[in-house]
Amino acid sequence: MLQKRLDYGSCGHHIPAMPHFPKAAKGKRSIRRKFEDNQMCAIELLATVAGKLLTEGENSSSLADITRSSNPTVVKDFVKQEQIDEPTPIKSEFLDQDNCDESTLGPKEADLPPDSGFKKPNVFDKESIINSTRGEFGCLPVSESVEYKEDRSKSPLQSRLKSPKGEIIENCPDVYSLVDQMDLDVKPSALVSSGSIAEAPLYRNHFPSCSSSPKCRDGTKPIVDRDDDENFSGCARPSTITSKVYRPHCIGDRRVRKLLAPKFRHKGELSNTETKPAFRIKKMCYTRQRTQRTLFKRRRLFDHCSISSSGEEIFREGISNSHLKGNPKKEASASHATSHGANRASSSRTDQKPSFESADYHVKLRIKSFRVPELFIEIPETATIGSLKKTVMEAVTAILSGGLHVGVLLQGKKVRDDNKTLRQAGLSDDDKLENLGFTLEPNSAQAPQQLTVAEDRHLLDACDVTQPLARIPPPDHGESDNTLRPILTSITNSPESDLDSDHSPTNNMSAPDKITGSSRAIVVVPPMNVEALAVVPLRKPKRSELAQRRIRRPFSVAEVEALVQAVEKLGTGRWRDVKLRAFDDAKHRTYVDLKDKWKTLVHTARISPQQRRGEPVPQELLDRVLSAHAYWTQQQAKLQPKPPVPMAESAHVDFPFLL
DNA sequence: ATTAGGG
DNA sequence: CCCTAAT
Repeated sequence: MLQKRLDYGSCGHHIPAMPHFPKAAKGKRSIRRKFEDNQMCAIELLATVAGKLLTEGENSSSLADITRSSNPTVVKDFVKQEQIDEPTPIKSEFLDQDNCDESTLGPKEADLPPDSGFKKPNVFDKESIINSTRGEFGCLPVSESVEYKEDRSKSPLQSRLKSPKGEIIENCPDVYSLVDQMDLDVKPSALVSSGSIAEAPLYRNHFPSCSSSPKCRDGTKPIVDRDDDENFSGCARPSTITSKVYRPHCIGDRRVRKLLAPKFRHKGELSNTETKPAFRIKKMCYTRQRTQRTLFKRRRLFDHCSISSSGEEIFREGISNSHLKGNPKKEASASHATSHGANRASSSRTDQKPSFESADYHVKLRIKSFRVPELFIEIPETATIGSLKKTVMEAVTAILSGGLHVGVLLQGKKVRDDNKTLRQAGLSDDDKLENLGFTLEPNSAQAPQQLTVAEDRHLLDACDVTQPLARIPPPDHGESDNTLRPILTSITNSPESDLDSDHSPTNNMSAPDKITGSSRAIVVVPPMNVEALAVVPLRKPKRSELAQRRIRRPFSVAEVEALVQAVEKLGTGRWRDVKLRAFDDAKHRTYVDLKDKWKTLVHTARISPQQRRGEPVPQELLDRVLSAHAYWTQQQAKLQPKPPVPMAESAHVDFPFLL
């Protein structure tokens, strides 16, 4: 706790002007002795590095390189050794313990030259821990402050930190090991071809800015500057040296985060996870399998992301989620369509009733969107949005390029039997269709990069599906006659089972063109602009892209009658109930529709007959509409205001229909 | 998922 | 009918 406070404080500017590095950890040394051999190696390397650093001065890149090249193995070994020598129970709490650093780090530090910025490793470990615990990304300085205090020696705080016994110390090794793991984990990220992220996971992370920003790359930019960036203006930098030290902290943080990150990851929610090529890196972005309802929402998420640089919390939240998720742009207009499980791309549904026995009854499906399989993306906080986009794009491309499967989900469950007919699968049932979903699944085995960019683009577009017509032929499935393909095509042609024969014009246009020779081509979309390529487009999609407008289905007099009757009984605030009561069997009438219809009925009743259009509604019904409307409006009014209208008055109201 | 309203 | 904000 103290440390945390310190950290915060430091962020706030408490950092002491004069940092002392060295001696902090003396106490621990005794423990460490055992390892000296190993340590020495490590230390030597460290010393070397330190020396280099000093020599090289500010150039951060050099540091990075050095670290990368020489230390890794040594460090790891060291860690291992430590573990072996001091096997101890791992405390889950280690994260909270600041002490760890000292114990582990202490010895090293002692050996090292005071100012070499070496302490860092230790420090950063600690820090990382702390930060991770806290979930603070931004505040590097914090950790520093802590250190200073310790170093400064002798602050009360210090004593506390050190006071801890073996436990803490023991924990340290664990931390290291974790770090190593992290590193290992990170490597997979290599899958992502992007130069910045994949390559040197571990060390890279240390200098995120380098990877992400060109400036750093050339080394022009002094470390200090970077620190500033990372630290924010608020954090005070004691000295140049100090600034150097910061770096490590950063690193530490990152690592820790990496370690922690997995906890928050969703496991196995989707098929994706199984096959998943997971990409993890720094700040985490992970995709959640949730279907975004609208673009706007997606956009919102995206914003979060950008903002989120600071915390675990965020990533946990899935800030990043939005990135990947963003794909499915097209949302169904139907309110119910989107709600299904995470995985499925989107549900498709049919408005018409299957009830018809017409010889060729076809199941009509509409795929509103496909979502890209879950991805894990890690990227430095300092990365630009542009690089984020690029990274995500690469990740997506990597997956897509491996080839895709289309999965069919029914009621959230995968339907594996490709030979089943729709009827057998229960897909001829309207209700079931509501729960039908498709997924795009990566072929994990495949080598990435098969597809050209253009192809990928198509895939992405498919996700976005701007065109109403988009149809997705199932690639892998050897479908039998009845299967999806026919169905999909049939969508356009099939006769309306329901009342309306009219298809929206858009529907008719759909199709065929899109399905080109390659089974893989999902959707043909007009050439995309650069923006479109971004996984998460910021632009507002045009309406056409969102969804098809439902076909117009004027209410018949009978329907109006039923509606009026129901409203008379239930009132105007219970459209769900009205729907259930009077339109339960009318799939195309949602409670929102009923509510809207009531609204228009009231309006219609109030205007002159000459102004009315469409099939005339009997005046009798319109009268009932007015009276019911008046009645229920009043009822509502009574309930609303606390002391609004005296009961006496309300009592006078008539209840024509109720009586 | 519903409800309530504006478009 | 659509789209949203609030529940």
